[in-house]
Amino acid sequence: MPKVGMQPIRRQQLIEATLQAVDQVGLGDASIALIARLAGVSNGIISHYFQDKNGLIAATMSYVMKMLGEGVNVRREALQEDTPRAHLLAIIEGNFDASQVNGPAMKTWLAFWASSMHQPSLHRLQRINDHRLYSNLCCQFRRVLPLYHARKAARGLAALIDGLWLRGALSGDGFDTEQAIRIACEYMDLQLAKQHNLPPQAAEEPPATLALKAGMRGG
Amino acid sequence: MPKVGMQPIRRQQLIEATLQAVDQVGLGDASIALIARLAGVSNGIISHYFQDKNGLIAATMSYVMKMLGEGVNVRREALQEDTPRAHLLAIIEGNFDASQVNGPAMKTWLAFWASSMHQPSLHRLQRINDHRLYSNLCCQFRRVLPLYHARKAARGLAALIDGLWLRGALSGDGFDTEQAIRIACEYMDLQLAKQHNLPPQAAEEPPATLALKAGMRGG
Amino acid sequence: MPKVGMQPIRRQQLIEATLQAVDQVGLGDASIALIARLAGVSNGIISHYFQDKNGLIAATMSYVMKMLGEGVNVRREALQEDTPRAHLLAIIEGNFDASQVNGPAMKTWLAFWASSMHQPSLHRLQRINDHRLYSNLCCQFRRVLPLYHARKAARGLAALIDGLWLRGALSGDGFDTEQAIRIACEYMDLQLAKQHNLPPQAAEEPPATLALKAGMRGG
Amino acid sequence: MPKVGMQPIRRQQLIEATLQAVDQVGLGDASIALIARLAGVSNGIISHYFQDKNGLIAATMSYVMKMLGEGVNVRREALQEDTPRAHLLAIIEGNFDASQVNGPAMKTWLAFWASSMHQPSLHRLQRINDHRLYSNLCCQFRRVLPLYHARKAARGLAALIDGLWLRGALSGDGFDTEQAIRIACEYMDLQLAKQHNLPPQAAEEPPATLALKAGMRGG
DNA sequence: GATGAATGAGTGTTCATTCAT
DNA sequence: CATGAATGAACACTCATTCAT
Repeated sequence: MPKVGMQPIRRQQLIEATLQAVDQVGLGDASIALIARLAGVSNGIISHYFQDKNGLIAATMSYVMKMLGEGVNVRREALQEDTPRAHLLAIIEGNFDASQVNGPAMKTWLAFWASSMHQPSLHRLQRINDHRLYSNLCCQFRRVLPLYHARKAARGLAALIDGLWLRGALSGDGFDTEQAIRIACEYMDLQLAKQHNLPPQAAEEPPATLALKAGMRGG
Repeated sequence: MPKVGMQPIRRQQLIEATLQAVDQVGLGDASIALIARLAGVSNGIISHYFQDKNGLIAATMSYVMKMLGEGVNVRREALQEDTPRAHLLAIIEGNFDASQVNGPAMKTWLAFWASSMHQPSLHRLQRINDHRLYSNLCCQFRRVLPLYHARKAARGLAALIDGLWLRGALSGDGFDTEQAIRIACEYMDLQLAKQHNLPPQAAEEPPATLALKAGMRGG
Repeated sequence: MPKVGMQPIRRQQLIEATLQAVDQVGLGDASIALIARLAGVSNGIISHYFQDKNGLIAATMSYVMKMLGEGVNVRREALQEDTPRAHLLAIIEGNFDASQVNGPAMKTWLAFWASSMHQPSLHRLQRINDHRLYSNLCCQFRRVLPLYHARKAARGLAALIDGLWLRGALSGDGFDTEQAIRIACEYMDLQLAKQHNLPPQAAEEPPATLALKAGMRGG
Repeated sequence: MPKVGMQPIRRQQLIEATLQAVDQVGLGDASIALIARLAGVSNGIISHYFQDKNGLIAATMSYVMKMLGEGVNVRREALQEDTPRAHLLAIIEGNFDASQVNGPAMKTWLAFWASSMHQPSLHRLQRINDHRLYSNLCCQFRRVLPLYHARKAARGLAALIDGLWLRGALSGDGFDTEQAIRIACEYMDLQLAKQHNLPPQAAEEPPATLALKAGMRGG
């Protein structure tokens, strides 16, 4: 039993116990005592490696987000072709990776979202993650669509991915990953198809009235 | 101070205080004492009108869901024309009604979803609500699309609506209702447009392989 | 068992239990649980009547200070003659009243002083009390002595009273009240005797150099 | 980094860190972890040099008391004349030495007194210190006063010194050392002046009745 | 000699719930 | 109907101490 250099081991151990606890009883009832018991360590060790319970939860959230990012990146780096469609598909599939559609992850995400409405530190994490998805999508759409349409397509696809994930998570049945991916892909293809339909002169700018309204919120 | 017929008044008073408390501190920290204080009544009275805290929360959730249903129904009943598009638009707009995009409602929905993963009674409420949106959308799509495509369109639009709402709620900035509606409408129109593109003979059935897979999860 | 109007009864009950607990184990080890047990009530009741442990302790300190004030005032109101010496004697005797030289009071005072160095609310209480003794003494000396000498006499007698009390409390043996009073009285009489010895012209002002230095600290 | 002969260095390092911790947060909140951090060493080392926390605290108290003793002795050894008044003055000034009127020392003394009421080992230390002051004073007064009066003078001056120190420490403002010394000196001189006023035959014995009472408590 | 990982009992506090009034 | 007094278990967190390295 090593007595030095335990920090990374214990941290991971405790993060996984937290996911397990959230899966079993929810974030609200995931007490320090339960998490410690699941990790097979004493209560006090948590404040030794994380400042307090919030620290542990934030670390757990960061870990789940890191898993999501990796699920996407692994797929993108393995791509044979560098087309926007291939990248978008990788992003979609990464969002429905096995690491994201299991019980602990789904319950943790939902609890995270609810908590982020009241905890500034979690809210910041959440915004970074939200923006990452949008930004990745927008970047790929931008390669074939004018800015305004790329933004709208990215916003729509990000929302569709999150919505499909949300409804899948809440359904309580097994998550039908394939169906979700199929619906998201269809949306992606419908948006990509616009590159052939848009009139060249209107391509860079939205219709005036819409542009104004959208512009008010930075659209 | 009337001593009879107080029940509906007090119940509504307490439900609104609960929404206020959740808005202020989150569901986890919305204690009986805080809710009672916000409602201007004593602690003990809550168990008099609701069995316990869970009863109050379930009633609050039902109330928010009822508001959502009314937001949709009012719009549908006011329709001038009975086209599927008009109904779908009413459903979309109802989901972004003012009653659903304010702080208390958004925070309550998020907390509701997180809790529903662990509380069977809330999970039941949640499934009914989810199914209602899907069912309403599917019913309208079905008037112009074959069953398989109607289902997919309904699933997609339901997810898109929820996803747009979710991302709007989590953003922390003001909710850009118009943009959300615009994106959802575009999706609706793209789906409705299929009625002219589908080959007549394939209309009622999806390709065999997909049908099988989808059917396995009750598609 | 009355269920309303318990506040003053419970508060007094808890204050006395606090004194008892401090007497038994010291302020540092006087836990909420011990105090509640000594009072014969539940742990939770303390936060119902006092905001928290600090609230209870502050209330206890106020109570001990009030007792001291009353011990002095009762004696002063019972005086047959209105001479400065009679008042000063009453103040001295009041400070060695039975309510101040018992175990619980002595231990509470000592703990109070130590805590007041780090808790602003207790420090404020402490300063009020300290100033009251000085002020009462100074007021009486002032009737027969010029200002400067009255102030010095008051400062000296206040310190002597506190010092006699302190050394008595710390001795661990029984408190020799009579001896303490005798020593304080002698000091009082030596100071009062100055009224016949002071040269008339120097009476109102101290020697210049001393006045300057003393004045720098508000002397 | 030497590995031998560290004991006195480490002990002094830890004692000074303890004084610093007590100054910052009070004895009650001066945890081992804080003291170790202030000393720049690890938690575990404290039990290596002191048996436990009590050992460290007792050593710290002894150190402060030693400083007081040295503050007095240095002054007495530097005296030009061997008169009682010179010695008494040195004792008074030593008690208001810079080593005794700074924040760490004042807070430590107050905490020490409070703790000594409940910890026999500290109580013993405290009694030794108290007796030393009395004994030193009494010894000098005895050179010019009969026993009974010397004792009373010593008791009074000891109490006045402690009381002046106490009120200065508690005031929270800067400690007006000069004023305290002036008041104590005046008392000393008033007592010394008795050597010329006492009737020779009554010099060695107090009045009978008082002697009896005082004797009962070891007067 | 020195570290810091690990423990687990103990702390103040919160809270849903009950119930006499 | 309505109050608020009272409970006691549960909570996050602290901390002195131990001990393998």
